Amino acid sequence: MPKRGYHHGNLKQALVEAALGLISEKGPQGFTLSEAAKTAGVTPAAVYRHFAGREDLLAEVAQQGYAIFGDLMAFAYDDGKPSALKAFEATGRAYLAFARRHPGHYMAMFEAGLTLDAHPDLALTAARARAVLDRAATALCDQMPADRRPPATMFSAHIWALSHGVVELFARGQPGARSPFPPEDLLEAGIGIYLRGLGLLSPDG
Amino acid sequence: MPKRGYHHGNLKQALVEAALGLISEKGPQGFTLSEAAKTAGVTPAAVYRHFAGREDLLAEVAQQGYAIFGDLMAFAYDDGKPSALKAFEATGRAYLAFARRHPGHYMAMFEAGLTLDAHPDLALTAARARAVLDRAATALCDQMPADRRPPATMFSAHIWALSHGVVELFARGQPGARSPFPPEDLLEAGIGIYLRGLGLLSPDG
DNA sequence: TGTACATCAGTGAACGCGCGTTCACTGATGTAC
DNA sequence: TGTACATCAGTGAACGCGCGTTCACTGATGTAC
Repeated sequence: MPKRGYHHGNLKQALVEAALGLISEKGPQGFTLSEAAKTAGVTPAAVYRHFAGREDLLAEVAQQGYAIFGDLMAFAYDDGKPSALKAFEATGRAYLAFARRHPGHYMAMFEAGLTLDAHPDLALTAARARAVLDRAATALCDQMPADRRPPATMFSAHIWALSHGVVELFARGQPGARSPFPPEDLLEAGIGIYLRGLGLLSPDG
Repeated sequence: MPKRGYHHGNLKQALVEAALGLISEKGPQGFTLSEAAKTAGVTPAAVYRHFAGREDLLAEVAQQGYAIFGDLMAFAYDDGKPSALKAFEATGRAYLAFARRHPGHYMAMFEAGLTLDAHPDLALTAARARAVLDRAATALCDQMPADRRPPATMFSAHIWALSHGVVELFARGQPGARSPFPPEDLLEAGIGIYLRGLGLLSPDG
């Protein structure tokens, strides 16, 4: 336990974590600066020692999310080992795992409506995370005959969109809109069919 | 122009349309009952003559959205003409067209966090719209050899997730996160690759 | 056609609330000597 | 080691605001006779 008292010790990170909890409970729009402060055991005004305001705190949450996300994807990709294909499939699974384990981060990143233009640091971290996906897609593209190879960025955009769609529509606790399949299976099957369509998996695979 | 005066004439629909505009401008969370009332030229209290409250108005917007959505999809599907495959692809395009042309409806339906359980009428209309997609998927599945046929609901879930992902990630005016491809092309190419993976398109198609 | 009346859609004022943000302040902490 | 002092993280009160919702009301509309 960090030292306590008049000075908090690590209020900045405590606020980020309070925000994470609130966002995952009530969504990025339901999160309020005042409640995050209260959760961290501090006056709302104290927040302004560490952040420019509500949106700045939200952007910090998103940025930390992109950092974790990028690391997770890079770890899953593992420099293309044991094969470009296996490594690619691993990143797909990592995407969903991230959304599941870090719902607050995920919502701040994709559902808070933050404009990347207004937060250069955030934009940088986000770009770095996306680069991992692009690298994985490029490595796979290189294995395809040049004449029927889609652009790698389109490739990764498809996988990203499919993953994001599965998360938003089927991996949330939305009562009344339950998925007939576990999201993990749904995504894995979808990626499998897609890769088969690109000739990267045998028709029987 | 409908008659004006002390009695509005068609306030209920006017409020829905005001809400639509506000939602597409500021998102489903930025929409307020008071502003919708003001936009419709009416006191906030007047809203309660037609809706139980803020959420009820939002649910009405979503329900009208699902109704339009269902009709649009059914029209695009056109009872499977000229072929199950062509009709299926048409519904994919219709999905994106709906999101583009009816952003307020789309956001109310998918981004407002309404629980279908709490709004039975909404749940019914939503189910009817989804049934169109399921029907299109089932018709396509019937053309596949039984031993490698995925469940039709998984099939439609994949297409729905891909479409939704493309809309959310690439078809919004999110500055700084622009798509390298037109969303329509991205979705059409993605669906093409997916159908090829199912053996429903020739490898050269 | 004219009058009396019931209906009910919208008014306008008021409410309590929580929000983000500001400000002068206080007092714990860490450093210089 | 002890003292004086600068720093600055957090306090607490206050602000103006717009929100959703309520209430008694008013007066335009439509119907019965």
